[in-house]
Parts: sequence; structure tokens; C-alpha cells
Amino acid sequence: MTAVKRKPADEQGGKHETLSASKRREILRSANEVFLAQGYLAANMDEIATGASVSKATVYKHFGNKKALFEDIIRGRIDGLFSPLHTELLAGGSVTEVLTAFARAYIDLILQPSSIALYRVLIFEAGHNDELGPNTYRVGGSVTVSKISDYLQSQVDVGRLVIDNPAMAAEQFIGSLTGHLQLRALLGVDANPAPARRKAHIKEAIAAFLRAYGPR
Amino acid sequence: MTAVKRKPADEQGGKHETLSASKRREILRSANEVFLAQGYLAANMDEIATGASVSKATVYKHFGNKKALFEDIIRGRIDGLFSPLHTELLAGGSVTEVLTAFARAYIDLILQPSSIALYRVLIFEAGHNDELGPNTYRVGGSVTVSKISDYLQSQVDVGRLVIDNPAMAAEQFIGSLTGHLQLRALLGVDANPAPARRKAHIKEAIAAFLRAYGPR
DNA sequence: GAAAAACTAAACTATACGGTTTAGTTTAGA
DNA sequence: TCTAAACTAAACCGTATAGTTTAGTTTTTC
Repeated sequence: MTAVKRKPADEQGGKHETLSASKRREILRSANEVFLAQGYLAANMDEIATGASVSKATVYKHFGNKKALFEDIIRGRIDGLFSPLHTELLAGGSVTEVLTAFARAYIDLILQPSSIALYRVLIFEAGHNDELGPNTYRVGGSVTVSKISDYLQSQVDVGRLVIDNPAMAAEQFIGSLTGHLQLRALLGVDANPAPARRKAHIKEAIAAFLRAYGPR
Repeated sequence: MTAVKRKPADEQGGKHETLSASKRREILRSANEVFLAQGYLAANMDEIATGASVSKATVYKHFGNKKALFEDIIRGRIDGLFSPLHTELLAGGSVTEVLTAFARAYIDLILQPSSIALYRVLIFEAGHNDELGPNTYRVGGSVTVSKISDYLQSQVDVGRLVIDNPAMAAEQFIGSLTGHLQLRALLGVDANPAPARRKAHIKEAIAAFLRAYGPR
């Protein structure tokens, strides 16, 4: 029975795509959903296969086993998740403007339901897989800290900020920006604050940061 | 076969304790270990029973089912975890002294391996149990924020700080204090920073906070 | 010291699920 | 149009584990 109609090969992105490649993509998409919603252990390979309109044998042909599929998912998720954020730090404008643009993008990113789901699974799974945590920190948090740090240093160089240890200041900045917004979202308390609330939060965090590190 | 010697009834705390009560306590202790190390799904009821030197039937007599046992564990863990922290805020001394004492206790608390394990399990499980997260935030994070907020307000009242929104400032303070220390610990990157590093981190966070919110 | 309550080990039920195999069908490419 | 590769549904294997039951032992209590 061919219950599911095959999709045109060039449906996605206009480029030709083999059947095999489109199946692989569908498996990844389905696995993404299932793993992020359920976590590693509770995720069910039958459900992933069904969600991708694919047989279980095909899943195993493409990815070998459950763990390999999971790690592919996490890798793919982190890659390019934070990158768009960093462009905000390259724009011109006053320190306030640049930090505000960054802050807005950052807060919106970490409060997205998919980010919250990823964070939950990642943090938990990092306790049971020695490489997962460090690998993720390297491409996620660590890079963000050093981008901010670089920006702060550039502003120190032109006399717009006074900072001894820019890396530490960058971590403080992110931390004060995050505040309890992320914790509350993770715990399902006010998981989706209104724009006005976000804005007020950001404004106050940046004002405090500038009072602490602005020029004398 | 009576492989395991029964413990004297009053072994713990000098008070008399029934056999039943001591079994219950042992089950909770064992379940604590297993649930925090493995998470809910991977935790094994046979292992919990064995770890408590108790038969599985006894575990079910006492707690009914796996979920009920788990919820008992989480409740017990959170209760009284944060309370000791708050006493720091009632001590006398300069703002710097009080905040430093609090900060030290706070950082040490959140970086403890058992806190990290609890955080991992809690955050993950909050995604699958609607009440767990809010209940926990209510007795954990929320209380801490309001205790700090109260302290900050008291210092505003005597002219030692200038703060518009003490609750927001409290969250910022905790956030900047946490910085990436907790994230790194959760991801297994520099999970146990040396005392000197903690101290420098705290010192800088408090200095920045006081520059931002100290008197004009 | 006897009855009731709590415990024990161990077997058992029922189910779920990762991963493989089978037997047959569809697609790709020369 | 023919062949190889990729796919399919479905059955199957092996194992793990939540929860129950049984038959008998120990502890508590009156």
C-alpha cells in the first residue's frame, strides 16, 4: 500500500533532491520533534518513523541506532542557533543601541518554546553523556560570551566603557539579562512574558550595566 | 535468609523509631540517590528497593507507585534547601558584607553536585508534569527573589541604595551572580571552580551591582 | 504468647521498545 | 527495460521493568 504520496523531488529549496535525501530530512524533522518533546529515553523509534512517514528499517539504514540519531539532532540544533544573534554585535550605533538590539534577540531566542525544550533535554542528557555538554557549550554559550567580550573590549578601546575583565563582564551581562526569565520559563511559570515586560526588563538590565561599566 | 541485620530502632537521632518508619526512611534515601542520578524514567524500582535493603513489595506498600515516590523526593529536596540561605540576609553589616555573605552561600549551594543533579532532573521533569515546576518555583526561586528584594528595599529606605524596582534588581543580581557558572556546571565544563575563582567572580559581581545601584 | 501487621525473596504478569529480518514493492539510472 | 538500491509493512527477538502475587518469616502489640 502506498498510503503516502511521494513529494516532488524539488519541493524544498527549489533544488533537486533524491528520494533518499528527502527521507533523511523527514526523519530528522520527525526525530527533532520527538526527541525535544520527550527526551532521549522516552522517545520512541516507532513514533519517529511514523512521524516521518517512513518505515523503521529506513530510519536504521540512515542513522544506525537511536543514540547516533539523537546526537545528530542536538548537533544540528545548536549549530546556527546562536550565530544570527552575533550579527547584532557588529552593527554600528551607541553602546545602548547595540546592547539593546542584542538583548532583544537574545531574550526572544531563549524564551522560544523550542529553545526551552532543547535546553531541558540538553541539560538532562549532559548528565549522562560526557561529551555532549562540553561540545554544546563550545559552540553555544562560550562563543556568545567571547563575542560580547570582544564587543565590550572594542568599546573600552574607544573610551566608551571602563572594564577590567570583559569576559567576566560579558557573563554578568548575560546573567543579569536572563535573570529569572529563563528559569521561570523552564518551570512553566509565566513562560511567555508580554513584549512590554520583556522590554522593561531589558531596559533596566542595560541601564544598570551602563551605570556599572559606563565611563566615569 | 535474613541477610541484612536489622538496625537498632533508635539508631537515628537517638529517638525511638519503628521498623516501618526506618524502612520508609531508607527507601526515601535510596530513591533520592537513584532518581537524582538517573532521572525519573531510567530509575529502576528494583534498584531503589535493593539500595534500601528492602523488598520491592515494601516500597509499593509505602509509596503506592513510582510517580508518587518521585514526587515525594522532589518535594523533600526543595523544602529547606533554600531556607538556610536567607538567614545571610538578616545579618548586620555593610551592604557589601551582607551581599557577599549571601553570594558565597548561594554560589556554593548551586554548584554542589547534588544541586546540579536536582536541577537537571527537575527542569526536565517540569516539561512533563504541569504542577512540578510552579510548585518548585514557589518554594525555591520565588522566595529567594523576594527575600533579596526585601533586603534591598530596607537599604533603599536608609539611603544606602537607590533602586526603583527592587524585585527586578534582585533578579538581576542573582543572574549576574550566577553568570555562566551554573550553565557550565550543568554542561560539565569547569563544574567545580576553585575558591579563588568563585571569590573573584563574586567580588566583581557585587562591585558592579553597587556601582549600578549605590547612592549617587 | 497469640493475633495482627509488616516484612521477605522470588516468581509472575503484562507491556513496551530497540533493533533485525523477511518478503515483496518502488525508484533511479544506464 | 533491466538491474541495483532504497524502500515498505509487519512479524519477530530479546530484554527490561512497573507492578502484583504468593507463601512463608519477623516484629509489634496487647
